[in-house]
Amino acid sequence: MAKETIAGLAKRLGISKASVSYALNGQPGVSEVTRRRVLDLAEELEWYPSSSARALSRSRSGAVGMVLSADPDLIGTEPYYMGLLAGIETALAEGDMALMLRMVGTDPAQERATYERWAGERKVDGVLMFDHLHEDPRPALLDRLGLPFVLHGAPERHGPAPFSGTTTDHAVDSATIVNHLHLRGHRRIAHVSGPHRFLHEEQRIACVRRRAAAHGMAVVTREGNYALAAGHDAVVSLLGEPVEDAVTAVILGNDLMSMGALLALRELGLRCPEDVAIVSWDDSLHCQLASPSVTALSRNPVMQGRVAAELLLSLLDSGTLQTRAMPASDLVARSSTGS
Amino acid sequence: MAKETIAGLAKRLGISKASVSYALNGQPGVSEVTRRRVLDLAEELEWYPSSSARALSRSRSGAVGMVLSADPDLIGTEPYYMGLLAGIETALAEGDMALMLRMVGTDPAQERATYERWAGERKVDGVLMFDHLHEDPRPALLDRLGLPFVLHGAPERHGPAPFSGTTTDHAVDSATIVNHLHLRGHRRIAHVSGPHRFLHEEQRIACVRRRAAAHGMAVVTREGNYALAAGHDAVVSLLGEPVEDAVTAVILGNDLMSMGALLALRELGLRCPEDVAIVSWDDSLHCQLASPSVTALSRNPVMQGRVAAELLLSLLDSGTLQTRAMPASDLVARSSTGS
DNA sequence: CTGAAAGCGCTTACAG
DNA sequence: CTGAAAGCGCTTACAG
Repeated sequence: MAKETIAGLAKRLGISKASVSYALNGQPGVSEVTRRRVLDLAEELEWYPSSSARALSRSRSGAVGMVLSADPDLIGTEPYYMGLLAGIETALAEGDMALMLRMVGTDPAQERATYERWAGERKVDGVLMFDHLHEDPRPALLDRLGLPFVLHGAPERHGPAPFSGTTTDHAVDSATIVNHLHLRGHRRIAHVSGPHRFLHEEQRIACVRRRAAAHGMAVVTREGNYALAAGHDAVVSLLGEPVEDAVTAVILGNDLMSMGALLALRELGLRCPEDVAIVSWDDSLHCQLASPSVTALSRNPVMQGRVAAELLLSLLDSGTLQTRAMPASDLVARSSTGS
Repeated sequence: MAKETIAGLAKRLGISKASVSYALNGQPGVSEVTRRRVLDLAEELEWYPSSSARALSRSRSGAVGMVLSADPDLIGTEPYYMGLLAGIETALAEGDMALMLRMVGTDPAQERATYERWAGERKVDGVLMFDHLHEDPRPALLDRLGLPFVLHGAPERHGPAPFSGTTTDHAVDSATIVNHLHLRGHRRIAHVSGPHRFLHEEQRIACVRRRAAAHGMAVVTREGNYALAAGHDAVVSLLGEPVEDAVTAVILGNDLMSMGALLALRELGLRCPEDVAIVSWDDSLHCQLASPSVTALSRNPVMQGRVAAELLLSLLDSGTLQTRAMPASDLVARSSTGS
C-alpha cells in the first residue's frame, strides 16, 4: 500500500484537503461533525501528517537542538547531563517537540559550527545551551543566526541583549556549604573549583570567599577540571606536606573530583572527616556509595532540564524572553563532614 | 535579510536551480567550474539547503530515532547508555544523519506508540533498538510500519524474518567470568541476573550454568532488576543465614547490583573477597571506586554504539541486512575477587 | 462552512 | 552541460 496522504483522506471523505487540514489542526473552518469524521478516519488508518511537508509549509521543524560537548569516553561519568536530558525530553514531548541531539568533542568551534548548520538548514526551531562561559560568544552567534535559545545556567546580570535562561543563586548555595563547615568548626578551608572559563565557577569562587570572610574563615582556591585526577592532585598539593595552618575541609566542584579527593586522603594517611572534611558541589550515587559517604549539594537535574525546556517552548510559541531562578540547592549531610 | 534559497543562488549565478542542486549534491550534470562557483557562493553566504524541503522532495528525513525507556530519575545512574549514545551519535554525525531522541517511561506501549508516530509522520528514516525481549513484538511492528531498524543485542538465532543487529557471544563472556572464579577456587557460586524478560539475561543464565557444570561447580540463580536494592536483597537472601554449603562468590548482572551486594556483605559482617567474592557483568567507575574495587566484565559501550549506528547507516543506504558479533568482553580483575 | 489554488524550497526526470 | 517544469505533502489566504 502506498502511503496515505491528506489528499487521500480528503477524497475518501468527499471533502477538500483544506478541511482535512483544519480539522487536524484544531483550526476553525470545519463543522464539528466533519472534524470528527476526519479525526476518526485518521485514527482508523493510523495516519499522521508528514512531518517534513508540515515543516516546509509551516517554516518550523518541530524540533529543538542540543549539543553536548564532551569527551565521548567520559560522558558516561557525568550523570548530571543524563538527568538534565531526561527532564528536557519529558517537557519537550509534552509540548510536542522533538529533540535533536548532537555530541561533539571539546573543541568549542564544533559546537558553533553545529549551530550555524542547524540555522542554515532550518533543522531546529531553537536551541538549548549550557554552561555560560566568560565572554561567551554563543548568545551573539545565535542572535545573528536568528536561532532562539535558552541558556541553562545564565549569568544573573545580563549584558545588553536580554535572553532566556535559568539562573542559580550561587550566593545562597555557597552560604549553605560554608555555613555547614563553619558550624562544624572549620576555620581554614579549600575550594577546588571547575575551570575558570565557566562563569558559574567564577561566581562560586567569589561567593565562597565572601561568605568565608564573613565568618572570619580563611579559604584557599585551586582550579580543577572536573576529572577525578584533578581532585586527587589538588588535595595532594594542599595537604601533601604537613604545615602549621593546613586546611581542615575541602569543597570540590563536582562528584568526581570529590572521589579523587577521597583517594588522595587515603593515600596521605589522613582520615575523613576527622582530619579533613569533604563537600561535593554535586550529588550523585558516587557520593552516596563512597566510604565515607560524601556530603553534597543536591541540585535536581531532571527538574532543571524540565524548566529549561519549558522556557524554550514558551519562547518559541510566544516569543517571550524570560529568566527563571532555580530553587536553592539542598545540602545532603553525610559522613565526610561528620554527619 | 530574508533567508536565501536555492532560487536566489541560481539567480545570483545566472544559472538554473537544477544546476545549483546538482552541484551541491555532487551529482553529474554540471561542469566543474560551475560546481565550484556554486560551492564557493554557498560557503560565502553561509548557506545550507533547507532540511525540510530536502526531506520532502527526497522522502527521507535525514534523521534516525532512538527511544530510551527508563525511569527519568534513574537514567543518570546508567552510564552504559550514555556511552552507547556517544558512540551512536559520533557514527551518525559522520554519516551526516541526525539523532532524534525520545525518552519514555517504562511502559512498553509508549515505545511502540512512538514508533507508530515516527513512521506515520516519516519523522525518521530508521530506528535503533536495544535489549531484545522474550517474544519481542517490536521487530514485527517495525516491519509492518516499514521502518528500518537495527537491534543492538539481538539473539544469535534469528526468527523467520531476518534483521540487522549486533550480537554478543554470551557463552564466551560467561566462560570468562566462571573460569576466573573457578581458578580462584570457588565451587559454589550465585548468579543474580537482570530481569528474565530480557533475552540476553536468559542466555547469560543458561551459559553460566553450562560453564559451571563443566567445571563441576554449583550455581544458584536469582532474578534482579538492575537496581542497587536488588543486589543487596539477593545477597541477604543468599547469605543472611549461615548455612553449610553457602556460596563463596556472587556474579551480579550490572554495576549497581554489585554495589548493593557489597553493602549487604558489609551489613552481614562478611569480608570481600575473603568470605565472598563479587563479579559485576558491567564495568563502571563505581566498580573502580568501590572498596574493595570490583572485578568486572568490561564491555565497550562507545564502540558498541558506533557499530550499531554503522549497521543502521548501511541498512539505510544500501538496504543490506546484516548482523555483527561484538568482540568478547575483557574481565578487569580487581580486589573483589582477590586480584 | 467549503473548495480551488498558490506557496513552502528543494530534487529529478525530461527535453534541448 | 543547462533550463523549464512537475512533484514531494502539507498549510493558508482567498473567493464562494
